[in-house]
Amino acid sequence: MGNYRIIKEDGRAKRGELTTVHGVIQTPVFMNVATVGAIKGAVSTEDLEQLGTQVVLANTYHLHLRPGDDLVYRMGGIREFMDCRVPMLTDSGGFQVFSLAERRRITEAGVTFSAHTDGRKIFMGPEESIRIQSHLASTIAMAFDECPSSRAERGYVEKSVDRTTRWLVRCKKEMARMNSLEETLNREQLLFGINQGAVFDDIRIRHAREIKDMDLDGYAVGGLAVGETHEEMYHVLDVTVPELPKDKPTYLMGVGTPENILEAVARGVDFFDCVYPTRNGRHGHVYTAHGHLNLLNAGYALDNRPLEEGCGCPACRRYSRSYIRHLLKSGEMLGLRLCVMHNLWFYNHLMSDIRAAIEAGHYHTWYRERIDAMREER
RNA sequence: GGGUCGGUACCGUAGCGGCGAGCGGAGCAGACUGUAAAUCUGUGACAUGGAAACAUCGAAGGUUCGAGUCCUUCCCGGCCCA
Repeated sequence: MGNYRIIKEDGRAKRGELTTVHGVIQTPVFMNVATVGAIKGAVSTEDLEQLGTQVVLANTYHLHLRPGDDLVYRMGGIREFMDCRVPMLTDSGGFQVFSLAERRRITEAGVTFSAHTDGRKIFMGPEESIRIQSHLASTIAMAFDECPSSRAERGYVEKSVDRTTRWLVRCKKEMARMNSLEETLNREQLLFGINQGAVFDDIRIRHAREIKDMDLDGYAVGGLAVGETHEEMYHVLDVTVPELPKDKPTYLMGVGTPENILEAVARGVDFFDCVYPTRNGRHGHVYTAHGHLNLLNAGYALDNRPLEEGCGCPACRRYSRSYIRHLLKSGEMLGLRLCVMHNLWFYNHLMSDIRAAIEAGHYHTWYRERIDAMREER
């Protein structure tokens, strides 16, 4: 299973599809982030069906803490639990090694966290992460890695990347074991490996070469958009993506802005995810083809237009900027919900536009125009 | 008319002799990239200012080295009694 095929290439940009037990994913794709098994902003899986969502992402660490992967397993897996009818990807908890840096200790065996919820000690290594993800029964599991800070020193990054490689070997072995068990809910769970190396070209390339022949179902580039400049990030993609297997999907983790995505697709990336549309939506930051709006700004108080002219999302079909601004100002949950739904619609439809442009064979001129349009003053 | 409590930024308040006035909220702006985030950060007593006290605390006097803080009178408001 995990059959990825390229439908069309346009320069380095790829239009592909990944066939999974839970459905076919058209790439490039933006995965909608539901860390704890919920799209923050009161958006349901039923809502997602109207927003063009193809893949939903959830998090191993968060679901292990609450409600616990045993519970999710007994409820039939995370997709069944959420009644999510599209494929799901679970992140491994590797990002929490970065984001919860003050609350964890790393050893060769794995990482000990003091849980952000109640402070209890949690140990998670490659085997634990994969076992949890197997219990969650996501479509795609991510390898357990360390995401080092982009400001980490070279010496540290080298050691960290080597450990991530050793962890990847253990992840793969544990995944094979779990997939062979009778009681495993999804015995066709896919495993994506993760490339690291911060902004050091040679480390990125060396690591990519070490993992490319491990026959994983996909390859992610991790450790980007964690403080480095956009130029550095694009450069890392320029040197790293060509080193990864072309016949497997490439996933740029945690990225990013619409512009980041357009640039990364041009460099051969297939999968994306980011908290921006959801988190920023909750904060009144709304995306449009002509740049973003900060809806909290006073200028929208009497603006009778929809968030974006011509948008078909549930928010734009009926409501004005003025009304949604009022909802946000009043602390009404509906305001957050409408902004989040608009942003997810925007991202999901950006991706289908990207796919169409690649199919049409004019991606590289088209995407620059899209970026220019977003930079216009609104 | 008598008594009593109170008048501090747009609103609500702290303050009880060293305050060129604290805190909430609102307002205005910014930040967020594999979500410890419906969060967080700026911004407010006229502004600029050489630097030291040129009028911020209902108003005016007074006491004091020094007053939003104590005293007197007045103005305004709430409540109680006539």
